[in-house]
Amino acid sequence: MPSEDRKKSRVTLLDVARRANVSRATASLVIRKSPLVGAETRSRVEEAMRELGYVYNMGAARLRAERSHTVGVIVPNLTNPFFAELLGGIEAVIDAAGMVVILANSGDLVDRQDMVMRRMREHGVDGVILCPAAGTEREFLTRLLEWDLPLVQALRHITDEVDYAGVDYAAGMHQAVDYLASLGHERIAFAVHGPIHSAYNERIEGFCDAMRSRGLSAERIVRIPYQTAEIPRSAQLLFEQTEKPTAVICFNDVIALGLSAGLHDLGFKVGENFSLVGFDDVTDAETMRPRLTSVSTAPVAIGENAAKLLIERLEEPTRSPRKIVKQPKLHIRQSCVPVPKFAL
Amino acid sequence: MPSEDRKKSRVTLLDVARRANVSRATASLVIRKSPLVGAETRSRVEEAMRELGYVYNMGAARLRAERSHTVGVIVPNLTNPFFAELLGGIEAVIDAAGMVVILANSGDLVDRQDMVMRRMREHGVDGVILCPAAGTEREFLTRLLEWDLPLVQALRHITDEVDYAGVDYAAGMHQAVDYLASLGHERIAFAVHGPIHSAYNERIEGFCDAMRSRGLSAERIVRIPYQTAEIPRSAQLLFEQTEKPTAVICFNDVIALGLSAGLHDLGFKVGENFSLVGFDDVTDAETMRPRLTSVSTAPVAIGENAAKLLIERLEEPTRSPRKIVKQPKLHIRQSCVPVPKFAL
DNA sequence: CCCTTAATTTAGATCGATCTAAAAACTTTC
DNA sequence: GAAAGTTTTTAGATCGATCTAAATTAAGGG
Repeated sequence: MPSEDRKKSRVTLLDVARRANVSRATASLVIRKSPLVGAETRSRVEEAMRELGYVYNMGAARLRAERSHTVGVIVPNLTNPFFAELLGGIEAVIDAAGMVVILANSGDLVDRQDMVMRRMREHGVDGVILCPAAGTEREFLTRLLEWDLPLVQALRHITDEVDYAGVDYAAGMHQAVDYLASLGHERIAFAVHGPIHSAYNERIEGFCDAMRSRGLSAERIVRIPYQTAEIPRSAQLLFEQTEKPTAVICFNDVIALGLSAGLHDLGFKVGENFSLVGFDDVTDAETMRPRLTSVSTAPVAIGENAAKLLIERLEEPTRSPRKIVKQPKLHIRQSCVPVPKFAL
Repeated sequence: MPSEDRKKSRVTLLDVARRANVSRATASLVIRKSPLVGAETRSRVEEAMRELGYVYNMGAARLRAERSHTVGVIVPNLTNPFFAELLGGIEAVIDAAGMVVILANSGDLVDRQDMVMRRMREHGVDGVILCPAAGTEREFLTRLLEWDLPLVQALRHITDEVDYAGVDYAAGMHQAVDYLASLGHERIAFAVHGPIHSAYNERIEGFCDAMRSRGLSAERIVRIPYQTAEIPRSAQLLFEQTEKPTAVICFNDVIALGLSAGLHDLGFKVGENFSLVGFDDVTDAETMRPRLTSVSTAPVAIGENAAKLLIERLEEPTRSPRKIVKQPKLHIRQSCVPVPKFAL
């Protein structure tokens, strides 16, 4: 039990080297698992490290070498479980690669995003996974590129010049529309909310496209409040038009959950006389009653993809930008029914 | 438009100093907003920084000074929205203090927690907010203390020797029991799941305590599967005893959501002929039907408290450990009804 | 046994900031 | 105008690792 005088100094590589009777340089090689060092020496150094309770000083290493083993992740929001799951996927892969995540929240505000990004640079991150705030300009990303900061955009697509991991939202909307159409629905509403960004537009376009290609009207796009608590009582907005819808597709499951409640309050029975499709397929979809039919976007997998892209980019900084766009999958449960023959 | 030969070198403090015709030391003082430097000189340096597009190198600074402006946060899980909100609260306060969060996921496994903690130390974090994995030993925490690593335990309480931010779970259980008792319920079940840790035990004890002090049986504690998807069909477990309960308190809202669905499947009508109380009061509580009565634990606020505790501790490393224990609040909605006079 | 080649080990400079202690510039005071 | 006291500025050492280039040791060949 060596009770060193731990007054002030931490154990340094030099201490280890002395203890093992080698030079600082050799000790350094051992840490980095270089094959250059002899087996016997290696184990001697390793033991010294153990005896002294040495901890690697990443900060010092980073100063000299270039890598900090640190990755920045910027999300617009943490209370939405969707982003939390995305973050989970990222963290798992980054961690497995021996790196560490520095987290920041942009609040979906470009100014905050600016300052958060600067802080990331100050901390010397090796790269950044960015879920761009609504209104992010293409120049913002290309500038980072010029600064040689490896970058991946996640979920929201700003420019082809930067790696991207996301979902084919348009295809997801097509699946939802196709399914409802197959049940005979023609008057289908689309309930949306939140800040406007690429993922938003892509979904809108996907919806319009799918509807029009079947000769259906894509005009029933209804904007719902962003406050979760207000969603239920906004269900009535769906019925303010002359020709009332028989089904609604939701921008995400948060809306689906809220509208489901609101429709119930209005006397509708979802899954019996009204149909509802969610988007994201979070865990609640299974525990709702009726079980929610939802387009699955698998946020954890997207996070993993984003992290993998970044790691590849770190290894090969100059390769041309890549995209990984996941295909979503419609998860059919109980919230949709065929449109009644002479209904409404 | 100075198109420097940006071949390899980044802009350093020395570059700035030269440009402004001062020494490296002076430039350093300007960055750190020292009052020692003259007004005219200061603005000259600041302009040079702007012109050259200088970014502070935190890593280099940390090596010499002691602070890294970095805080480690270790959570057991990221897919549970509860922890995501906690994290959100932490991030906001840490960010406002000019520091940055390094995130890690222990998966509620002590081995992973060990290695994650080591990584935090390697990265030289100024302090750590730890939500201890189930089974964490008191020695694990005290050892960190000996290493002079400022530490805060969040949500789960292991030892009084370390700062703590959490909720008074026992009081929450009392509120739930009191409320149900006031509606005439006597046979009240408690549905639990998940790994066993202080927050778990505290809730169990709170329940037993509250029940016994009213002369009621506290034996209806039912363990439910941890997989979210399996919760609904485990509702029947509640009724396997001879004297069937008329109400159930849930360990958290995830269970409440699942059981609500399962009870529905069994033909019960929650809020009409059966009562159900949740715990945590996440956003879904409001959008469920019937609206879920739930004990509110406000995870965001707990996160903020934890971060504040850590910041105070950084400023005053030797002060004695403090606790901030939030009082939960029962949020009454629609999922409970008085027990029918001659029911069941 | 010496020479070449390969395998290990090392001294010393270096990364970009901060710190200490002292010098330089500027005021005041007598 | 010199001494004393302030206010600003600075040279040079330093933090703890990595890198380069060279030194040392071991192995193989004739």
